[in-house]
Amino acid sequence: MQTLTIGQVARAANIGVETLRYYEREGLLPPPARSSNGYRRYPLDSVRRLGFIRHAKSLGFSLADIAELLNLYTDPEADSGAVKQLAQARLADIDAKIAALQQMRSALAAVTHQCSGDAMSRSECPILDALSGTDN
Amino acid sequence: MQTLTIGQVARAANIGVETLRYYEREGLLPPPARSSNGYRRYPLDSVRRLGFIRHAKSLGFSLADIAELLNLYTDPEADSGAVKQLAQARLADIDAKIAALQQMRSALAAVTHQCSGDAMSRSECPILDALSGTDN
DNA sequence: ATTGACCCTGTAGTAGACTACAGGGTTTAG
DNA sequence: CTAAACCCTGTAGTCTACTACAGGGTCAAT
Repeated sequence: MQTLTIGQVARAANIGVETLRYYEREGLLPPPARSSNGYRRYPLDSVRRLGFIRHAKSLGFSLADIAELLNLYTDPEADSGAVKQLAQARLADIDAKIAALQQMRSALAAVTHQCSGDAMSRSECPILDALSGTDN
Repeated sequence: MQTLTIGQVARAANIGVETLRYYEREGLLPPPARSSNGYRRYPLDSVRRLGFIRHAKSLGFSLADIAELLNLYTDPEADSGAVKQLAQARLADIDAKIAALQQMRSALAAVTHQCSGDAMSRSECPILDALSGTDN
């Protein structure tokens, strides 16, 4: 089975070598096999896993959240019921984020059109209105 | 004009007093007027502004991003053209975030349905597929 | 055989976003 | 009039997520 060194994975996933070792310590990457000289030998799909991590991070998930999400799908020990519950909680989080972003989006779009070049009335600020709603 | 003390604002916005002073140092809140004893006197709409900050933070925006967003609407010095450009860049960011969240959402939903209680094939993992796509 | 580009472990430093004192003044209820 | 509950400034500590050494071994090419 073909494997990659840490440097090859780092380049492929556009992530630093030190960050990879950090992710391993933090449980986001399973400890890879080692070759006789002690070098880490990563399976090819590590790059895909790192792609997921990078995307999820950019969406505001913490590394702890991401570890949990990844474990939903890779941990064969996980109880299906609990997995399903967790997945559904995450779904709700994601829906809330999408809704908030859409509110923000339409507020920004509105202002982009309103501020056509002349000073608009700052007192009626759509972005504050759009997102200062009741608690989340 | 009615004003609020820092403690009243903190309670209303569900944010710590120390955090409010921190936000002021970081430029997210304009320095409020002071009463004769040196206490900060916040205008009523500070609570709304803080609501916006809290929401934007939960969507993965950094404090620097949020300060910039707020200045789009409250800085009368801002050049309209630059404002519009910045707003449009932010719009694009937001659209990208929404799209990524929607991919993640459908992947999670798919798995929630697939994992109906029996062990599924881990090798065909929809969530990794959904989000390990090409770079952002 | 040695140089340069890798790899290893372990520890320390950084940036962002708080959070917690220390040390001191003010207001208000009893 | 004094104790609790506020407010002030300033500095230091915490947590997350890296990022950067130090000190040393490995490998491929010249």
